[in-house]
Amino acid sequence: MPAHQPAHSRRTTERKGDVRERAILDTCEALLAQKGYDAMTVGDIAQGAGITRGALYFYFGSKQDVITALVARTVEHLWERSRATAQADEPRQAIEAAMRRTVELWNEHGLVMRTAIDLSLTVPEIGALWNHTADLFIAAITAVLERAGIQAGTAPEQASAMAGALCWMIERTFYHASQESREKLQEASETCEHIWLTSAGLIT
Amino acid sequence: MPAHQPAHSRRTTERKGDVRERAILDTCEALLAQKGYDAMTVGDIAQGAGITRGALYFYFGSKQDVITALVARTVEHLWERSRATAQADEPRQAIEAAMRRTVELWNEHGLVMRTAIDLSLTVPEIGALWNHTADLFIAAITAVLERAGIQAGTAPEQASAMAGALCWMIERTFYHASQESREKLQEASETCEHIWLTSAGLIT
DNA sequence: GGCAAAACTCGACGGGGTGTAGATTTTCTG
DNA sequence: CAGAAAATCTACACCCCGTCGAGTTTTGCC
Repeated sequence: MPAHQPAHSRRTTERKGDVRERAILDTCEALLAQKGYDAMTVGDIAQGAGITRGALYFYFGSKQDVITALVARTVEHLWERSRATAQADEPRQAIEAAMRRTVELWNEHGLVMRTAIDLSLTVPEIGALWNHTADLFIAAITAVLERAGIQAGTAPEQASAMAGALCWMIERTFYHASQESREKLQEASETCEHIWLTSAGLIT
Repeated sequence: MPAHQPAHSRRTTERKGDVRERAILDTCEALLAQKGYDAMTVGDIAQGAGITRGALYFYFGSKQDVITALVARTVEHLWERSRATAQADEPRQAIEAAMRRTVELWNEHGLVMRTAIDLSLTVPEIGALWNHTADLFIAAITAVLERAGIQAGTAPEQASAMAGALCWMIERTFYHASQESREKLQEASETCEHIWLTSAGLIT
């Protein structure tokens, strides 16, 4: 990872390898959509990126490394987006904004997010990445619940545990919906929002 | 090697192969706990069952066939249990009973259920099996919600869609909790029950 | 420009796992 | 007991992964 240099360096610091690396990741994402992770072979990726298998192993140590890098790239995008979003004070607004943003994320990155979830078990690196992402969401949900008057704490009926359950609900519901269509995703969002609001005590 | 054969002329229907088949499935389940699906090889299963790889292919066409059969065996057990459970009329009781039963199921079959979920994408057969199971649960939850006064229908805030989201919440929350400990599972159950009750309008 | 080092590419190899084929032994059944 | 069916084994061909050493280009520096 390059240290931050003067933004507009004349120098073409865009190494050839950087282009290749991106090509590999892009190809990997495309193949993921076409045939899925298991069916996808290292030879396929290399071919799609216009290099040989041997060359690919110069950039990545294994097939898992490739998919992990792809997930990392996507997940960093999520974090960036989350950080950039202003947090509303009013719970109702915060919830609505969060759900809208989540729909966007799944619309844009659904494929890689689903893959990350699927591989969380078998590839520890990806598991860690995704867990961290989930923790960010759970923390955000917890904050909203507490601001809405739910008692803080980690007991089964307090904010923290409830936020966990709500987070998994959203993850899984979106996971399924994003396989279907954008319309389903929108409907799923509304359902989840409704349950979240109800759980926060904001709907009588 | 449990080689004692019933010399008494019970029915001849207990072919030697039936015993082997069970041994294979049992071994598969044991290895699943030890090393996980990916790391587990067909040779391992055969060895554990006391036969060679070649012999195993007499019973199952592939590694996927083995795991599918294991999931089918477990899932049928779930259906049986569900059918055998009397359904309470009173929503609060129905919810409590359902959650208690679910905890039992995950305590007993958590490993295979988690595997089924993980492989739902890559093994269509398993996906179908698990989807059907989920549909049973969703139907049950829908019924309870409607009896509790939630409007029937498939729109985002009506009983059917809410039941879906709640089912996925329970699935995912239990999935994670069952990896940890029985205590976590119990806590997860209480959290889910609370959200379910709230969503049903049974908690002010 | 020139030259060494780093970056990059390739083809070939070994190892491990899968699924199949054919021969062989065990177990029923009449 | 004989023949069919069930069950088992060994051997093989294939695919894919990851590594290696040997070449080729690009980059950094004088």
